[in-house]
Amino acid sequence: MARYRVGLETRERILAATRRLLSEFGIEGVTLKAITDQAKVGAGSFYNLFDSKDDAVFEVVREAVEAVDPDPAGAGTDSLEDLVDAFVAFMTGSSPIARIYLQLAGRGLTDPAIASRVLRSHRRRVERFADAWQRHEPGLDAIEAEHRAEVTLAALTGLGMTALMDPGFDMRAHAQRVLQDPRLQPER
Amino acid sequence: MARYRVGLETRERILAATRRLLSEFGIEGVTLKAITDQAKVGAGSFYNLFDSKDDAVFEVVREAVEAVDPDPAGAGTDSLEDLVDAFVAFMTGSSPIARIYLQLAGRGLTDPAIASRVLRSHRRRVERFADAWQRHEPGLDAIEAEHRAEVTLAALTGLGMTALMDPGFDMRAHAQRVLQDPRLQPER
DNA sequence: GCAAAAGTGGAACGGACACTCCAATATGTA
DNA sequence: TACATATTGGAGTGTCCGTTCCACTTTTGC
Repeated sequence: MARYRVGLETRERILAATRRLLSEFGIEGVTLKAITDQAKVGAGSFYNLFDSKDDAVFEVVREAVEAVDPDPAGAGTDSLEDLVDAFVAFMTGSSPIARIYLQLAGRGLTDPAIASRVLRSHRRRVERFADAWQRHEPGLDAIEAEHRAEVTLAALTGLGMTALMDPGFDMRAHAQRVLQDPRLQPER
Repeated sequence: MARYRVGLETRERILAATRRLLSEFGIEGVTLKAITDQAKVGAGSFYNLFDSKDDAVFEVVREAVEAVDPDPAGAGTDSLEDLVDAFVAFMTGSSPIARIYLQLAGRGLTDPAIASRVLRSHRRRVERFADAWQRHEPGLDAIEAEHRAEVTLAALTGLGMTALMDPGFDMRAHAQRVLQDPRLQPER
């Protein structure tokens, strides 16, 4: 969409403004007016570069998720611990955009368009975790690894929600249990 | 608030309408107009009986959560399996209000008023699970039981989210893993 | 340097929606 | 019955917001 240099710059300004607003005020604080004011841009410019307000929001969240990936290249070198750490960092780290991610997931519960976006990224993540499980425990069959991954990730997501609502909640400590928990561990 | 018989009846009609709308259209489908139309009531009547739209929504969700409680009297007789089953039933059962519960939790991530409501009910639930853990494994110390409860519940919440977004997801099967303790089982 | 295309600001539009207000009526009580 | 108070409908209010439209300017490739 953006073809000229100025257009690309404007696009970045808009994304930065959106990111900042999401961080500071949450998803409800992000209105088109807020974005365009913050980015010092007219509404026309916005719609010249984005299809909709949500379009910009999704892009910001996508970038934030990517930023904490321990293995962005997909080299298959990330351990379970790495992945859990990355997830915890994402949820409890300085970027409040984790909230937005979970809220979007919440909207996905009734909005099929959002659900498919969220599910797609969920699937990718489950696969990453399943692979890590297999590296962690060679010989684990694929189905079993995927099931473990699903539960691991579910637990992390649930813990993340609690952590985001309760400032006193120690997500890291609980998350470590997820890997230590005998129920999720190999026998013996 | 309602003092006369007619008032109480109207209140019930409003709650029934809200429940129905939540079930059918999700939280976005519930507008004041929709509620009052469905309940065949004027806006004035609504605000005579409820403080706000959210007030009615919360009440409906609260009742739905209560309805699947395996031990409403709090007699302390519910087993871990009962609790997990109840949670799975709540999430995958016929009442689509589970979605609403999770969505409200999502809103709690940025709205402190909602967060405190959600956290309060979360705490109660964690306690129920912790107690059940202790009954399940006598001699378990209280802190350990609570930590297990926190993780168990987090995993169930996460699985619930996936289940609600992905119709093909078998939540029950995954949820059973959450309780499985390989150390107590001969073989998987 | 010139045109075609991209970029720009911001007024205006259309619609949604929670909530208020109030005059009229129904209800319960003494 | 008489009266205080609860209940009622629904028009009206105020506000917010995403998006469109368009005349004008800037950029870029040639």
